[in-house]
Parts: sequence; structure tokens; C-alpha cells
Amino acid sequence: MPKVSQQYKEEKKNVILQGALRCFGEKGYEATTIDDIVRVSNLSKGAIYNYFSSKEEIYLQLLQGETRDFFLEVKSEYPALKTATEKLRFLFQRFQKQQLTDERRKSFRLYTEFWLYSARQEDLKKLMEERYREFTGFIQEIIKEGQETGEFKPMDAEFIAQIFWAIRDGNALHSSLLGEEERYKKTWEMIEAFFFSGISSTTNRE
Amino acid sequence: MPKVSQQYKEEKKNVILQGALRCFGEKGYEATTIDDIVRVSNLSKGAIYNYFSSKEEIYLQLLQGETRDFFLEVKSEYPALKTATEKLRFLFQRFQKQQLTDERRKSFRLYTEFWLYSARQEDLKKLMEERYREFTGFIQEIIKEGQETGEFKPMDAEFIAQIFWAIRDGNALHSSLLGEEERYKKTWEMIEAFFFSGISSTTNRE
Amino acid sequence: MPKVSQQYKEEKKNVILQGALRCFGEKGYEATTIDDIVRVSNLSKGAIYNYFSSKEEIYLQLLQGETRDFFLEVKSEYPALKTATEKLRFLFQRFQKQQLTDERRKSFRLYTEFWLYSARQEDLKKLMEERYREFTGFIQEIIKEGQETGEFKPMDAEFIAQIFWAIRDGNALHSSLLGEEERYKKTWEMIEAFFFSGISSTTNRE
Amino acid sequence: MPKVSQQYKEEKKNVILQGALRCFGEKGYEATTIDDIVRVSNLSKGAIYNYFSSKEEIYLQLLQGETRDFFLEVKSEYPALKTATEKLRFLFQRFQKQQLTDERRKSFRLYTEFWLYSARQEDLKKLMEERYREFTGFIQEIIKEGQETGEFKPMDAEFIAQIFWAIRDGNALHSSLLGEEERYKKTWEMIEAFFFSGISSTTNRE
DNA sequence: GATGAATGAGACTTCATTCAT
DNA sequence: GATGAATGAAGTCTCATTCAT
Repeated sequence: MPKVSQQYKEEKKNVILQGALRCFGEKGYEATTIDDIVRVSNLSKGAIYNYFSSKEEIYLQLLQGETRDFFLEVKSEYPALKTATEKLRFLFQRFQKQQLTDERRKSFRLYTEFWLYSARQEDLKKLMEERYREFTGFIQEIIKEGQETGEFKPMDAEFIAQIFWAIRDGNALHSSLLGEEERYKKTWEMIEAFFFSGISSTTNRE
Repeated sequence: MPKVSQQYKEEKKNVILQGALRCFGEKGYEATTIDDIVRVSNLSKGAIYNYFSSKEEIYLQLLQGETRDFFLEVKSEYPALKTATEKLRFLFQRFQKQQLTDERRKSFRLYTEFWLYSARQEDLKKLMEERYREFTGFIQEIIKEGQETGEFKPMDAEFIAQIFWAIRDGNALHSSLLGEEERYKKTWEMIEAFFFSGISSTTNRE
Repeated sequence: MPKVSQQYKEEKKNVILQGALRCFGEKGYEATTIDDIVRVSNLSKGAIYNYFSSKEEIYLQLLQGETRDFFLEVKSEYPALKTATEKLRFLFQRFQKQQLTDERRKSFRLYTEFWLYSARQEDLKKLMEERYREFTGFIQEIIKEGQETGEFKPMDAEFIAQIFWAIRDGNALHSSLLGEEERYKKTWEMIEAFFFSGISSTTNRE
Repeated sequence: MPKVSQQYKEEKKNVILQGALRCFGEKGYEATTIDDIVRVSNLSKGAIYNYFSSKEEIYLQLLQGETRDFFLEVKSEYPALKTATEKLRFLFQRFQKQQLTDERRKSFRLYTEFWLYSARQEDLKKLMEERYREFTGFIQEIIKEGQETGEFKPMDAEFIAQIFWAIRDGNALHSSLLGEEERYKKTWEMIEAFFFSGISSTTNRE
């Protein structure tokens, strides 16, 4: 069977990754066993270890994929978004949509579980902190941009970014755990309003 | 005709609970073994199972204790707090303080881990949802009170309450995971400002 | 069942140790699995890990026991042995006898296998070197004693000790691997003669 | 009608053999995986199995090569060596030199590990015994020759040969495991003296 | 009530060998 | 001939819970 194309391998990896995501989503990171992944991916245990060196690595790649997708998506939308306000609103909308799919809710639970899990392993911890900085830096840039254009009040952009993610993660966590869709949809809209009311330089509130 | 008094039993339970809390805090819920608890509590494994039927129950009682303490503390402060604003500010201050102790940060991580864990067991899930409603209801009351006195704008109190906890949990989670104290202290202060600026009926911002 | 006497535990440990020895002897260290030991000791896997923390530790305790027995035996014979020559001859006889039992031959194979195995783990390596020095030092003392009484020629005792063990181990290895009893009995006697002819201060040969 | 010449195949085999030797030396026989060999030999796993039917066979061929080299080397030196004493001294010198190279020490460890390993497989066991007899017989011839010329005392040559290898293997084992070069160089010299003092017909000792 | 030895299912990971391409 | 992906049995070790004493 060997001497397969790079593409073949990529696909195989994806089969595993998708299978793993399904399992992780359903049972959580720690509760998912390699055998679960074997079962859903129709591969042998050894095959999985041919592609990934550990359960941890599987999740990490999944996470990386999500990060990549996020920034890719955002970048692709950017040309259409002129102001910092528009950029931020786009993000609010995006998370709004996400919070409504069951899949994303599972995924967020998983993400939080893994973050918690990572807190007890120095190397993973570093990695997750790095990731956090990446996301936080991304928001910071938008805030600064908005401050330059006068859209936003002059405030420490770093803290604004932290607040942004704290709110988002807090809401996503609750939503993923409690999951009454309509309720969270509305909550999120109010959060958006709060947030803009907090940073906008105009005195208008919506 | 038991040889030991009720009080004796209470004390034993407490020894176990305190030992368990220490372990859970240090290693997390899943990673803590009964043997860990045995070790720190200087009790036998059998003794622990005499007082608690499972590891799960131990955590649940711990959680219950915290909830009770929280409301007890709050109730005891209430007489001194006249307005809804004061009540809310008191809570912000309280969480501020908590976020700065290492112990509380561990405890929050633990709490989140368990919540996540509970999501996959129907009975636990119900329980945690109940708890959430309790906390959420508590804030709702304050908001409503403030709206009646005109301190706060008329908005759907339920959502405000949800936002409150989302922000608080999001910030506590990040703080407990990233833990740069000073940074989170400041962030929390800004969150407080945002929040009040969002709900206050006056146009003043701090 | 618990709260057993120290003696009970000692006995249990011994059951495991004896079972393990049997397995190790038959299949070798690496080839023996914990399940093998479970099988012959009529205990559960968990029980074994209650008494020993790893397969490695089981062997190490076995080895320690042998070392202890060796020195115990030797010490108990010492009062009857006046001269260094007698002491050395006693050892030759002792090894002679050992080489003839099948059990000891297996045990020696096992010992060598483990020594080899230990060469790839720094901590084990240290441990085995320590053990070597202990045995080597023991012979050195005898040699020195004999040199003081004039029984042996003045030569570097350390090297004599090394030669002693090299010969012994070499012979034991071959004997354990090839195992034609009669042949090795005779060989060992000649080695004894060689050795004494090499170190004795008299010119007499047997 | 094979596409490749016999020579090509020989070369391939050698590449594998050399790679395997390196791995075996570094990690030992059992600890070496086929993947290790694949890695260092820059060949595919399948290719290795085209030339050798198993890991075992690879080692066996390596061993065979060493045996062949040993006798080849010895034979080539023979013309220059007139007496049995000279022949024996040549061997002592040869082993002396070997014991001082790290590579040979690893190789000896490997050899012992495999011998031990072979003890539990009837066919391998036979093979190793055969090998032993070959080496033993070789020394026997020299001893007999020396006895005929009067260089050596009349003693049972078979046992002398056994002693020779026992001493040599014992020393090589210790040297390979403990490896303080200078020490073992000296030890080996004393062993040589002992040995000759044991077998020589003259009363001279060095 | 207290004890802690015993259980055994189940976790992750490794690896010699095969065989479709 | 060459390739290397796939296999799956086997390995070591963990741990919540039970129950005889």
C-alpha cells in the first residue's frame, strides 16, 4: 500500500482528526480513549500512532487547525471591513453564530477542558499562553487602530483585549454548558452593546 | 446506638473535605486519586468511603460548602449595603480579592473542571444548572432592586445577570490559568467600570 | 481483610518475589511479564503493584536478597575460617556447589541479563556499580589479610579482586549457558588451582 | 533474471548490517527496533525484510561475520607465530586492544545479551553452543601444540580452553559494563600472567 | 466504625512483521 | 525489488471501589 502521496497522508490525518474531534466533543478530552478514536476512524491503533505521537498531539493539531481557520477566515473578511468598529462587530457576529451550533459548543467545552488540563504540564502551559497572547494581540491591534481613527476612547488596549476574551470565553463557557440557545443569543447581543458602550468615544449608546 | 457523636462525624467529614480540597486544588479533580486524599487526611481509605460514597460526592459537598459560604458572607454584609449599586460593587470587590489569592485561583480551575466534567452526566448536569440558576437569580434580584430605585436602567434583569456571571467566570478562568496578578487586578477594575457604565441610568462614567 | 500484621505483608511480598523469581528464571527478565507473575503468584495485578512499584523493583529486591544472603552466609562461616586461604577456598567451594544447581544457573543468567539491561539506565547503572564495588571490596580485604600473614604474594589487591570476580562470572556465565555440569565442576577446580598458584607466596603447586 | 547483480545485493546487505550493528551497539539487541535500523541505514523497512527474514537473523549474520573475521585475522597472523606460547600471547594482546575501544565494549555487551537471549530458543541455543565449541576447540589445539613442544604442562587441554574463554569473557563483560579502561588494561595483564603461570612447564613467572 | 489489601477493567503506547502498490 | 502504511497483540501501570477482619 505504501509510497502513497502526500495528499493521501493528509487525508488520513484528517480522518483521524475528524474522528478524534467527534470523540473529544462527545466525551471530553480525558474521557476519550485511543480506542474510541480507533473505533470511529476505522483504523488500527498502530495506524493512529503512525500519524500522531500521542493523544495530546492529536488535540494540539486540532487546536492548531482551529486557530488557523480562525485567522484565515478573519483575514479573508478584512478587505470588506473598513473601520475598527466594523472589524470588532464582525467578530461579535462570528462568535454569535458559533455559539449557536451544537458542534461549536462541544468544541468550546473541549477547549476549556484542555486548557485546564494543560495547566499542569509546563510545556503545554507555555503553549497555551502563547496562543492566548496571539489572540489577545490580535484584538489589541484592532483597538489601537480604532483609537487612532478616533472610533474608540483612549484606554489601555491590552486590557481591553483581555476583557474582550474574558467576556467571550465566559459567555461561551456558560453557553456551552447550559446551552439554551435563544437565551445566549440575546445575552451575547447585550454584551456587544456593553462592550461598545464601554470603548466607543461617542456618547451614544445603542 | 452509635458510639460517636454527630459532632464527631461532622469533624471527620471536615477533615476529609479539607484534605480533598487541598488535593483537588493542587492536581485537579480527575487527577486527584482517593489515595492522595487518604495521604493528606491521615485517614484510611475505608473511612473516607464511610463518609462519602464516591469521589464525586466529595467534590459536590465541597462545592455546596462554597456556595453556602458565599451566600452566608453576602448576607452578613447586606445590612451595611443600602443600594443595589453598593451591593454590586461589594461583589466586584469580593471577586477582585479572590482572584488574587493563589488558593482561589486553583479553586476556580477546579470548579470549572468539575463543571465541564458534570456536563456528561445527566444528574450532575441538572445539579450544576440548578446552582447556576441560584447564582443568576441572586444577581437578578439586585438588578431589579436597582431598577426599582432608579439606579439602573430598565433592561431585562435576567440577561444582565447572565452577563455578570459570564464576565466574572471568563475573567476568573483567564486569571486562574494565566495568573499575572497585577494585570488581572486592573482588568477586573475596568470590567467593573464597563459593567456599571452599561447598566447605570446616569450618564456618568468613572 | 486489612490491618494485617507486618509479618503477613512480609509473607505476601515473599510470595510475589518467589513467583517472580520463578518466572524470571524461566523466561528471563525482559521476557517475563507482570501477567506471568500474576499467574504464578495467584494474586491480582493490582496487588503486585501494592507491594512493588515496578517490575524493576521486584528484580532489585530479589537481587538485594541474594546479596544479603551471600554476605550472611559468608559471615556465619567466618568464625570457622582462620586463614585468608581458607576463606578464599570456602568461596571457591561455595560457587562450585552453586554452579551445579539448575536454579542457580538460571539465576545467574538472570543476573547477567539485568546487569546488561541496567547499563542503559543511569540510575540502575550506578546501583550495579555500587554492588560490584561491594563484592570486589570484600575480596580485596581477604587478599590483603593474606598478604599480611604472608600467605599471599604482595600484589595489588584491587586487581586480584577484579580477576577473582571476572573469572567467577565468566565461568558462571558459561556454565549457566552451556551447562554440562561435570565439565564445569572440573573447570572450576582447575581455576581454583590457577588462582592460588597465581597469588600464593609458596612455590608449591598442587 | 534479476535486475541486480549479486554484488549489489551483497552491498545492500552490508549497509543493513552496518546500520544494525550501530544500533545494536548503542541500544542493545532487544531495545533496538527495526525502525532504528531503517533510520540509520536509509533503507525502507520492506527492503530490510527482503534481505533478512527477521531481526534475529540480522544479528546472527553479524555474529557470523565477527567469527569469520576473528579466525581470518588469526590465520593471517599465524605464519609469524612460531610457538604455541606466541600464539596465545598474540590472543591476549588482541583482546587487550579490543577491550580498550568503546565500540568493542558495546559489541561485547551485545554479544552477551544475545547469548542470554538465545538460551531460551532451542535452535539458537544449539547454534551458540556450536560457536562456543569452535572457539574452545581453537584454543585446545594451541594448548595441545604447546604441550607437544613442551612449552606447556600436560593438563587436560579441553579444560584449559574453557578456562581461557571463561576468563576472557568474564573480564570482557566486566570491562564492558564497568569500563574504566586503565584498570581493565592492567587487570588483563595480570590475568595473562596468571594464565601462563598456570600452564607453563617452566617454573618462571613473569 | 475503621482498616487497607485486593481487585480487575482499562488506559496509553510500542513494535515485529506483512503486503498492496 | 522497493516502499512504508497498516496491523493488533502485548506490554506496563493506574485507580475507584469493595469487603473481610
